[in-house]
Amino acid sequence: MARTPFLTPSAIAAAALRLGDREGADAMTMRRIAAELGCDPMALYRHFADRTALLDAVADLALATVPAPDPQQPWDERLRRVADDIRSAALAHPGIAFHVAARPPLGEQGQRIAAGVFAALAEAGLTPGEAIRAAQALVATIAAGLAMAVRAGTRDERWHQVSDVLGGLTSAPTEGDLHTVGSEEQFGYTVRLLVAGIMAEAESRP
Amino acid sequence: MARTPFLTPSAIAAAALRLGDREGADAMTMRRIAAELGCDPMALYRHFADRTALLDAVADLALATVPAPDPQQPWDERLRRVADDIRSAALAHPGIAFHVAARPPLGEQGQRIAAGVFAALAEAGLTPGEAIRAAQALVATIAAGLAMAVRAGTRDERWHQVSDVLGGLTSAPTEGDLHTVGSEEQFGYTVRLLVAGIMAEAESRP
DNA sequence: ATCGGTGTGTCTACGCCGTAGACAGGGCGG
DNA sequence: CCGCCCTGTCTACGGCGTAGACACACCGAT
Repeated sequence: MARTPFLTPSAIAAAALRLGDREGADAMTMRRIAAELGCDPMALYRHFADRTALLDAVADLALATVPAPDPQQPWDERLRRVADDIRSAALAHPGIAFHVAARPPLGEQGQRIAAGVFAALAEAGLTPGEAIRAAQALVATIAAGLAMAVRAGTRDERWHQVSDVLGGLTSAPTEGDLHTVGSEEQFGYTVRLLVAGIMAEAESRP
Repeated sequence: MARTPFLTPSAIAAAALRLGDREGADAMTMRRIAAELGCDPMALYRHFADRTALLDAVADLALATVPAPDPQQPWDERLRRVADDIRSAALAHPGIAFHVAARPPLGEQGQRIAAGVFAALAEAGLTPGEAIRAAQALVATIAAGLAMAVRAGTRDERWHQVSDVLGGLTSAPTEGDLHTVGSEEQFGYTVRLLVAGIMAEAESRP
């Protein structure tokens, strides 16, 4: 039809994000995304190699609101902060959060964030090799927390049973100790454990 | 046809596991699993509510080889050990490893393992509430490590780029510092960080 | 002014998928 | 011996990702 393109990668990603926000992750099919844009499904393939590549772009778009870390903050605070920010950004778009958790952060935003994490770890005194490992550990933790939050947030009641099963192992669990699977608090606890481990590693040497 | 069932949940799970081992995760469709058993796809629905329930059973089956922790070992060694064992068991069946990583460990084997982890954390001196959180943190970490290993292990070369991107942030990374995404070593490092964090938490109080 | 190439969106079609619902036939309790 | 119910089968539906051929509009070179 037209030579002047009315479809662009970013317009497609934005439409897909909108659709996912409105109707959930399952709605983000090539056909429905195309319908959202009022075009043919196959038109999307002119701009993305396949569905996965399209979702990668959507995931990166969702990370655009993650702020740059404040260099004034101490490195450990920055790490905890960026973990929270990534989590918040992803959960603000539940439709794509699972994909954010499942794919490597290779987009523009992902690299920007990775650089900030790496800088904080370097400041902590880790060697480059250690920093790479620690950064991956953080990414893995954030991804896992996201995946759990997304799944527990949807109607997957099996995840709620985890609390019950774990609670069954202890004698007198308080109500507040349970039903924390995928919660903000559980996530924060895990990140704190990890940062404490990083701190221990950093302090174990001059 | 027959009243005496020649299909049982465990036989189905075993066949599906075999198929997944041989032909990969994508091969574990209802139709292909049924073909592996020589029966109709719909027959599987007499024994499992849906495909997810079937895969849950396969995942639990894959965890059957995880040994019970040795009570002689100190608690921190036990934690590291069980994390390694879960990882090994899951990666021995790459076809289902992703599903192991993505679903809560609610099966027979999962509960058995969770009990061992919980006991170790209690021995560390954590309160039940802390132990629940720490156990979930460990599960999340194992799951994330598995997911990365599975994805990096298949032909998803984007994951290899992660090393390059992270490596690009440091000045002089040695060869050994890179290409560790999803690796055994990266996983061990993450678990050690986490256990160090747990240890710090346990020691911060009497 | 024209004309061919190229970039862009469309159409049709293929082979999968999960699974709903009706059907069939053998085993066991009465 | 009857009848129920359990197990496995069959057919069919709506959806999916995407390959490949096609149509058209724009652009640069002529």
